[in-house]
Amino acid sequence: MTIRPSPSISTRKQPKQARATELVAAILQAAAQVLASEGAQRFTTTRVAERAGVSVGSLYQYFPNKAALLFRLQSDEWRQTTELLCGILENAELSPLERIRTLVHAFIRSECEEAAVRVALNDAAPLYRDAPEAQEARATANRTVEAFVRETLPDAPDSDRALAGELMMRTLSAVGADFSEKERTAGEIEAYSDALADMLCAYLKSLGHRG
Amino acid sequence: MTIRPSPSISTRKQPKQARATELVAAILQAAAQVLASEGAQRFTTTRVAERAGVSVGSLYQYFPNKAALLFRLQSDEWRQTTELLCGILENAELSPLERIRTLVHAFIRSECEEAAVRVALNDAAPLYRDAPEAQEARATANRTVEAFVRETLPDAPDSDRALAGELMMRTLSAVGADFSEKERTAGEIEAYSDALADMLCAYLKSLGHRG
DNA sequence: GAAAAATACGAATAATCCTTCAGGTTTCCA
DNA sequence: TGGAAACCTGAAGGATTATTCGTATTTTTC
Repeated sequence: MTIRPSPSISTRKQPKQARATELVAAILQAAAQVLASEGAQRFTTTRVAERAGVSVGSLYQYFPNKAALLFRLQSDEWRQTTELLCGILENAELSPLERIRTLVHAFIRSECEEAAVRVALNDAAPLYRDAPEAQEARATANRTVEAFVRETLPDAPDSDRALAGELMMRTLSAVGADFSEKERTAGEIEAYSDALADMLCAYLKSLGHRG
Repeated sequence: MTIRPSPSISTRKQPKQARATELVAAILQAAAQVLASEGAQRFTTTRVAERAGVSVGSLYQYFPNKAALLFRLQSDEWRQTTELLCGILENAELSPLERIRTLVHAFIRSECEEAAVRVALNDAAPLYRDAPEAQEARATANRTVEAFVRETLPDAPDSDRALAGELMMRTLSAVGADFSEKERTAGEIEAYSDALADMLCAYLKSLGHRG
């Protein structure tokens, strides 16, 4: 097992003036662009700074290291995705199965839209995934799905629901990430989303029949 | 999109004498050890050679570059896994659903057994995944599962079966890889395998009810 | 308007790594 | 036994990169 130094990912300094805020924004935007156009391998602090039209030193004033910058990008993506998924899961106007289907479609589509950034971010995961902040983000997502499963299967034992929630969340994210690694047509996305939704719905139904 | 030089992964020279064959074996073993103990980040040709008790130059006599060495490791793992899965899928003594369940358990267990190597190999994937040899390996695995789906659902249209086969294969491998990223107890492995098997079985049944 | 605080700069540092190649050693074969 | 082929060596070249820090500039504060 690797003993990595726990990556210090917390931000180094908060911008207090307007120009600093803009600088951070410029860096984040440039970082996403570099990631998308050059890939994780060639994602370099120098390159990001260059693209942002800023000095490397400035970058290091607001991000303690490269991993922190990457984690920030990933974190922003997670936040965005979580909001998307929560909005759908909590929509009481749809039946649970309809919600699942809507969610899968939305997720896969969103995953494919920015495929380049996400794939590269995934490639860079070893650099930030051991950070405590990263682990916590996952737990939050799991809890949301678990709450949904609780609503859908009120009679199942807690342990079953937790497992089912984790499995569904993991399936969605792992399969989505894997699927979006290649460029996809709209037709492929639809067909695949439907199949994945079929699978998750079938699973959820089967859980209901037993509990 | 990244424009990577297509990695030349074909082997550079075949060992013709016994000592060379042993040297290659020693390198492969050392490579797996380095990968497991140091992680993908610190996986270095020099380190591998050192661990194998061999000069770096010798390594480069049988592997054109680092990517080729990594791909060889991955390729061996794939071959091994493919044999395991084929053996189960083609076992006519079990019902299709029993085969699925057996397969999921075997796969997840095997994935967790050498978790360290597999995780690191996965981290290093960007270095070799674009090679044509890698794409072909996947296609082969998909075809196997598709053949199984054809047997199970003889009446479904070809396109549906291909999609279902791909989805199931992808689910298995993506979810398995994700799950095995953390150290797991035997109990966790059993419970999770069962849940995943439940999901795949439910999906397969639901396909049968429609076609 | 001057001192202090915040911000920005970017050359230089220190490290790491992949790969080659010129020259030696061992094995094979006639 | 002697030459050829296969094999092995490891120092050195060439390249890339993360990060720092002394200095310069801008903004805020009083």
